Amino acid sequence: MRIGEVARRAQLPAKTIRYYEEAGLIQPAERAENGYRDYSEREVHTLRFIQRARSLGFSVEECRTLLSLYRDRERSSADVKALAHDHLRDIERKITELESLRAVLSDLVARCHGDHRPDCPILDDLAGAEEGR
Amino acid sequence: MRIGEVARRAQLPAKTIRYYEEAGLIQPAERAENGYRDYSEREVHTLRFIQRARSLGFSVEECRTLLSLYRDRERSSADVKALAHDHLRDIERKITELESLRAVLSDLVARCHGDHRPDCPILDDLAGAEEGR
DNA sequence: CTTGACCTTCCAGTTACTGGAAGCCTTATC
DNA sequence: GATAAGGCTTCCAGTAACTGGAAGGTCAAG
Repeated sequence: MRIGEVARRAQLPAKTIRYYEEAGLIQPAERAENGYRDYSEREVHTLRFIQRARSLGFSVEECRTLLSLYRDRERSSADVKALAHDHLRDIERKITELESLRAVLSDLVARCHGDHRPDCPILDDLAGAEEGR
Repeated sequence: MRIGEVARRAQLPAKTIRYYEEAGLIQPAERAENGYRDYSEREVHTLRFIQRARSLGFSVEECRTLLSLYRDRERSSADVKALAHDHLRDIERKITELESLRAVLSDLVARCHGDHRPDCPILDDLAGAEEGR
């Protein structure tokens, strides 16, 4: 199977698959006589695993760890859970941060009349105006 | 005033201030005889403006636009509002995305017993197991 | 005179790709 | 047989916004 089909089936751009190979996330592919990469089902499965993990926001390094845990029959589910839990906490922290940005911004946006005049509470805030807050 | 004090007062690392200069976000600083950058209150104010905008999640490019609007007495507050509103929508989109990740992850984490045994719903999910979902 | 705190420039690294150039392989079509 | 389209190859550069570190100049204190 050539890279195009793998890409389609794993929902990843071919470029990204080559990048993962370069990054050592997957083994260098077999090569056909013409030099083209030649894949089997196994690689499609691995790449789908990675695609799914990436779509859950795990970093490429975390994917590397997840893959090695996946392949390790002696793994403890506790290790997987710890990784996922840390990642979950990261996400929750980001949500909290973004919610606080949203609160400030939506307030500023609401207070800006948004017409042809130059007065603007948003710029006033950025400039450090203390009045009216 | 040297860069260290400006950094402290604008709550930005000195390296970042040099970077903003390099990036054209602020004018190249005056130089003292010894070659050190020499700043006045004006630059502190500008850098605070940038710091505040960055802390609200505006990109450096957006900061550039905000600064030029700030300096433009003929600006329309509508332009500022539009920029902030777009940014707000970006943030809301990100929150939505992260909340959906959080939902999936917290479910997976909850379902993983997290002990010494290898069975793991998290890895099963990544591997594309369809059962139990 | 040396130590330490600042300051300078320049280069490299970070994350995870993505775009593009230049060129080979294969297949279909004229 | 020539050629055009589409897929494949490698390699290089760029993205965002810094950050770390090396090598070295400046200045005040002890």
